Amino acid sequence: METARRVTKRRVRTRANLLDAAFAVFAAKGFGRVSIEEVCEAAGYSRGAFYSNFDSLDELFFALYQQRADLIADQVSGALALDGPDLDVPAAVDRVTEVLLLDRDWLLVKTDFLVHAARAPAVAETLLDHRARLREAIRERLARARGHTELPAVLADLDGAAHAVVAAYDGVTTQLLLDRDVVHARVWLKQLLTALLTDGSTTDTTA
Amino acid sequence: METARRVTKRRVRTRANLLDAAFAVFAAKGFGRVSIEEVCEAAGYSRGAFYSNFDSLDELFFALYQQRADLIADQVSGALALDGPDLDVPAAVDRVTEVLLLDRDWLLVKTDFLVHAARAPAVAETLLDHRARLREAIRERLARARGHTELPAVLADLDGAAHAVVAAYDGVTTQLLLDRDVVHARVWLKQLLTALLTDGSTTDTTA
DNA sequence: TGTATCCGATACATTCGCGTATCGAACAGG
DNA sequence: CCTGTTCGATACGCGAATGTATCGGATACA
Repeated sequence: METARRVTKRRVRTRANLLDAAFAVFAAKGFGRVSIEEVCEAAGYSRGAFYSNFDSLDELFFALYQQRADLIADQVSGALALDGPDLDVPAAVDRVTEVLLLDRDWLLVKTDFLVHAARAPAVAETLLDHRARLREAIRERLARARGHTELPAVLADLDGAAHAVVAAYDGVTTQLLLDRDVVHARVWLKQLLTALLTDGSTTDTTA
Repeated sequence: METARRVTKRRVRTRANLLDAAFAVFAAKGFGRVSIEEVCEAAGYSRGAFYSNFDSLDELFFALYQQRADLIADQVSGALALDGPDLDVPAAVDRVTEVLLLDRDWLLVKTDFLVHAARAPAVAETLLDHRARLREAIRERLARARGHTELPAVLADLDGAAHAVVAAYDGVTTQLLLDRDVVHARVWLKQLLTALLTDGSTTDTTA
C-alpha cells in the first residue's frame, strides 16, 4: 500500500526543472551519453534531488517523453480540428507540418526514444499507443475531408492513408535530422502528403 | 608520414572478428550502452587487441557502419539492375524490399548510427553520401521504367521521386522497429511505393 | 508560531570502464 | 631455422559515475 505523500509544491517544481534540464541535455548529447549528474548540474540540483524524484535515468527519460509527446499530440489534434467541418486538406497539411517539424531538439529526443523503445518491448508499446492515437486524429480529419479529395485506390481505406501520412512524416524526419534543412523538409513533406492523399491527376510538370 | 605497416594476416582476421562481434553487441544493446570490453569479450579478445586496431569505440562504429552500408548498397544496386533494360516497377520493388527489410539487427544499428550522425555533422556527411548514392541507383532505375509507369505530377522530377522512395523506406522502418511485423511492413512498403510511383488510376476499393 | 514531515545537499564506499606500459608469443621474410 | 617485427594478453593506475546513508534547512499545517 502506498504511503500517502504530502505533495509539496517544492517537489513539483524540482521535478519539472529536472525534466526541462533533461530535455536540453538529452537533445544535446543523446540519451546513453548522458549521466545523471549532468542532468542534475544542468538543472541546478545535486544528485540527491534526482534520486528523491526518480529511480533511474530510464524512468526520467520515459516521463520526459510522455510529457512532451502528449503536448505535441494535443497541438496536432488542435491544428487538425481547427478548421470547420470540412476544409481542404492542403491547409491542414500546412498547419500540421508547421507543428511537427519545428523543433529539432524534439526530433532528436524522439528518435533517441524510438531507438530505446526498439529494444524494450514494454516501452515500445507506449510509443505505439502514441502513434495509434496520432493516426486516429489523422483518420478523423481525413474522413471529414471526403468528397473534396479522392484518396488513391492503392491506399484502400482511411487507416492505410493515416499510416501513410505518419510514414511520410517519419521519413522526412530522418532526412531532416541529417541535413538540418527545415524549409526544404517542410515543402517536401507537403509534396509527399499531397502525392499520397490526392489522385495523381494534377498538371504534368515532368521535364 | 605513415610508417609502412607489415599487414599481417592475423591482424585482418582479428579486425574482422571485432567488427562482427561489435555488430551483434551493438544490435543487442545499442551504441552508447556498449563498452569496449563487451565488444572484446564477445569477439573473444582482450582489450589489448581492440586498442591495437582502433582508437575509440566511435571509430569502430564508423568502420562497422561503412562496411555494412556498402554491402547493403551493393545488394540493392544489384537487385535494381538485375532485370532487363525495362521491366515493371512492382517486381523491382518486391526484390528491393526483400533486401531492405530483412535484417532487424541491421535496422537497429543503422538507426543508432542515424541518431549518432544527427549530432556529429562530419559523420552526418558520410551518411548523407550513402543516401545520395542510394537515390542515384533508384533514379536510374526509375528512368529506365519510364513509359511503363507514369509518375504523379506532384513529385515533379525523378529526383523527387527517389527522395520519396527513400522517405517511404525510412518511414516503414520506423514502424517496423516498433511492431516487429516484417510481413506487414513489406506489403505496406509495397503499397506506399505503388501509391507514390504510379498514377492513382487503379480500381476503386474504398468502402 | 510551533512542530512534524519532507526535500534535497553532502559525504562516502564501491564499482566500472578507460588508456597505457610491458612482455611473451605469433608471424613474415630471409 | 633464425631473427626482427608485430600482435594481442596481462597488469596497473586513474577518473568517473553510481547508489546509499545521513543531516540540516525548508515547508505544510494546526
